[in-house]
Amino acid sequence: MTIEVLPEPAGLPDPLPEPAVGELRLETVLSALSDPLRLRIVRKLLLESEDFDHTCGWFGLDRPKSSLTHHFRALREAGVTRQRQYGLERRSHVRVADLNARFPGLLDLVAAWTPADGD
Amino acid sequence: MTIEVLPEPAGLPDPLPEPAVGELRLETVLSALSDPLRLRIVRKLLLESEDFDHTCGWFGLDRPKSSLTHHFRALREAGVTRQRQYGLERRSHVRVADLNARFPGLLDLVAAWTPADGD
DNA sequence: CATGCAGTACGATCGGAGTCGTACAAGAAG
DNA sequence: CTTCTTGTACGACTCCGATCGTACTGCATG
Repeated sequence: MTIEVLPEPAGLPDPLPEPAVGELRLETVLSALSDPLRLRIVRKLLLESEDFDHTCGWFGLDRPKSSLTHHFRALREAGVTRQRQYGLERRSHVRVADLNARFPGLLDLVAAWTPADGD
Repeated sequence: MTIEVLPEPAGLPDPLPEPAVGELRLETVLSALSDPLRLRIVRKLLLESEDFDHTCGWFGLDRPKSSLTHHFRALREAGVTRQRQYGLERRSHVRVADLNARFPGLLDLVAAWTPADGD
């Protein structure tokens, strides 16, 4: 155990590359959210995350790892989630404040969403 | 001129096939709205339609007719717009009440949207 | 160092969506 | 009837995204 440099006030690692708040585009965000699996990811984060970041494994998604990488990157690059590297884990949370500022009401729709059978 | 059967109280033609309110799916609607051209169509209808139905031509979109057919059908089949046949014209309007009932706040986001340069 | 684990990178495949040209259908108007 | 107009139908092309297997990187732990 070594003493670590603290890159942020709370000692968090830097976020992975993501669009700034002003760069968020509605069409890009809607496209990211138009996939049922990603909708499920975001909804679970909104309803059950309890303000923690979570790894891919936490979601219990029955997909190969390479598929999950694809979807989590899609969400991050659209600006829906933020990802940080904690050791060998990459944890995600929804950018609630940013999204509510730019697209008020959108996350409420996601939280209220119910998956179709099979999703 | 023959005496016509009136299919609706106001004497409007029947709507073209579309999903019922209860069949509207968030992921389908978001997918339909994730295209900049369709976002432009819906936004223009919301801001400038003055409660009238409008033909493809009214939008002044610089695309071939077959492309417009494609996008207007995508909007209708997702449940975003309703289309009726008036003679040889096919006019569209946004299903405001249905969408507000199922996805409150969504149309506000579309109305507030601003196209990127080039859209 | 050796092993195990989280996740990425790369590349292949596949299907679906956007784009459009052309031909066609149907109502409107002369 | 002939012509014009609005829009569809069909098909081709292209591109992107979803899916996944395999190989790899990087950290952690014994």
